[in-house]
Amino acid sequence: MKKTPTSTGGSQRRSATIHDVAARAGVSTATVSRSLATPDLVSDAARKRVTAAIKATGYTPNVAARNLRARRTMMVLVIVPNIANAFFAEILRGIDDELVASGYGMIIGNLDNKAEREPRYVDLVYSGQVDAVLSMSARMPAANGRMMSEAGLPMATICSGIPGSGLPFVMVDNYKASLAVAGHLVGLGHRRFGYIHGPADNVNDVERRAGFLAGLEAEGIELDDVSFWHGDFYLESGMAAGRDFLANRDRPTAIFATSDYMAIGFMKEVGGAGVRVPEDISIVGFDGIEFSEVVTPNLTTVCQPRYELGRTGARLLLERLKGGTPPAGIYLDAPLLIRDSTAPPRLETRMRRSG
Amino acid sequence: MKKTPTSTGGSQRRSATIHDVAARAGVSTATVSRSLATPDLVSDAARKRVTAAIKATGYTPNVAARNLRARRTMMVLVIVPNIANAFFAEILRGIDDELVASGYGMIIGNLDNKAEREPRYVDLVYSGQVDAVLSMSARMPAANGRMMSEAGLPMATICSGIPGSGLPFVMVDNYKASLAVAGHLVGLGHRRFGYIHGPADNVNDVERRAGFLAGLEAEGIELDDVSFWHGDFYLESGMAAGRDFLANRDRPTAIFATSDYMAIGFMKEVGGAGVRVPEDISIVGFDGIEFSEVVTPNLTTVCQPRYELGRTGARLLLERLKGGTPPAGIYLDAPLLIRDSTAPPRLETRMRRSG
DNA sequence: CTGAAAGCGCTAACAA
DNA sequence: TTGTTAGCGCTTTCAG
Repeated sequence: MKKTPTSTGGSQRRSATIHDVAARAGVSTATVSRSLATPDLVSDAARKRVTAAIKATGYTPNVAARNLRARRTMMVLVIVPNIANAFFAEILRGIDDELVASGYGMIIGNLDNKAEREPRYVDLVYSGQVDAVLSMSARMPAANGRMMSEAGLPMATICSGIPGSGLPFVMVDNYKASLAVAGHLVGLGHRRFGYIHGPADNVNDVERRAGFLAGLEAEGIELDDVSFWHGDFYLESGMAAGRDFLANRDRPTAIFATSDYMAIGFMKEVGGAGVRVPEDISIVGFDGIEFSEVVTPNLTTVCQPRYELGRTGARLLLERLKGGTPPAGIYLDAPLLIRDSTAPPRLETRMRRSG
Repeated sequence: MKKTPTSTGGSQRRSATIHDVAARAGVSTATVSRSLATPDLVSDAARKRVTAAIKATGYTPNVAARNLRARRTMMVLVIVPNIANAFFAEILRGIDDELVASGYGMIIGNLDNKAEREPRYVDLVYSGQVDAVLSMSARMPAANGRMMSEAGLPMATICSGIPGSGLPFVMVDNYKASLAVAGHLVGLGHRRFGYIHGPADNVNDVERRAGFLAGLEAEGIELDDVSFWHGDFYLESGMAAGRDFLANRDRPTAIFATSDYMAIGFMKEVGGAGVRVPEDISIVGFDGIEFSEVVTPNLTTVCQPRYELGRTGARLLLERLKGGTPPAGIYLDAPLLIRDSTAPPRLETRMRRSG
């Protein structure tokens, strides 16, 4: 008499379990399970009765039970530095598309630019709530002295590697792209430059700076003539750079901001003060966000293929999840989109310099 | 001799379970469980030994097991119409902040503007993978004839109610806000208007149109003088409206677009053709996205308090999850931010009309 | 091809 | 305050 599925009289409508289906179909729970997971191993007759019983009962397998038994969750933790940042939105769409296609779901780990948010997601990983991790942060999340990577789950990064982690990554070649920016600006005739930094410890920013300076140097530019501003990739820091720029007498004629947000903020600030872009100052951004094409003038920028970065990153992870051995890293092309915010410097500026 | 925790010789490092901790601390698994869930019910001595054992073993409770037993997952499904839309990003941040503060996680259900994506999330709900649902879609997700709401989970909506669902909601009063838009434009002296629609069946758009027209009518405007364009809330549809506007001889002097994306797209398109904003045409948007303040000229728009919408929606849900009875609906203020894209119509335009 | 049985790791009565 | 026990709902050997 044990395990008779009694219909509890409670008001809480208990949803159908595998036992209900088995009873109704006149088979064992094992057969029900098999009809769902490996239908080939079940006779047509049995399978048909199970299918009917499932329909009649409205049965949906309980995933917690399945997870417990099968030791997988079909969920991926996606770590994003700041979910409100438009740059990441399109990447998330790419990730989601790829994951959904393979039956995986996406749990968002929003760091909100705060390291304090990391422990929660480290725990999430250690407690077995996800099968893998995809991170867009350049830091390896850690808590209580244990790193997320030590949990032994498949893990990959998008948009930046995590230094020393050896994790597979999908990103653009920041150095090379920034080299192209330098080439473009020098080719236009610029000789005095400004560079707006991202966050102090950002590895991508380090690469971009190195590439940009190397590019200038290769063209014979004096690096003493480069001004630097510190930013954090966001609008306001670009505006702050703009204000400082305006306060200066001896201004560069071309600016490279390592994010579109900063470039747009800078442009807005100096534009408001009557400085014309690109006539008075050329500006190049980085990222190629949707709005870089909407602002006036359209922003010349290095376009990161965001949707593809997301998709490819997810694909890398799924390959590992399926037992494959994906490449250690993939670089995607990041073309320099030359639009309307860059032009040759004005003659008088060039004259002043030569004179 | 049953259940002796043997260290499996496999290469797969098995992570510590509650048994390992119990054995090491010399207590039962129940005591370990209690020290974690209800530490007050455990003696200091025992708790201390358990804590030490947890530390020594690096134990993290398996969540699948806990979920199965406790019948909850501490996860909320957040349904978003399109994750790449900047409008939703800030709302997600608000939701996440509130959920995290209560220990809940967020699974993203991205519909990608496609109804085909709904079934997956209906299943997710029925399979017990989440404790509650927060939706930003105006449709009730359904699959195989069963609606998501019928699963019996707490559910709430943000930014728009679901007609006929009776679900608690957090949103702005679209009608009232649009009334204010009409008042603003008529007050400026405009007499001929254009209205750019959102998606055909969008309930919010219906409200906005009704409010806008009612506002015009109240001011004695002939509704025959209102032009309509169909859009879908996105940039390109605003641009399309702009192209059509340019092709017209008899143009309105003021446009109300029911999303900032469309307003900005329209502005960009007509601006590129030499039409000046606001001198030749006034434009009002809706949403108050970050970039409405960055475009030139700054967009006059109805500002939806996105972060607060997210937070409040999540709070509503958490209250229900805690057994409370939250209000059936909450309206948040949506102020009309008057910026630089609206101004009185030019004299000649007004003359032409009177003449 | 099918069923019985043994848990996955945890929590919650119930006794002690 | 603590331990024992009985599962949560499912999958997966192992026999048959």
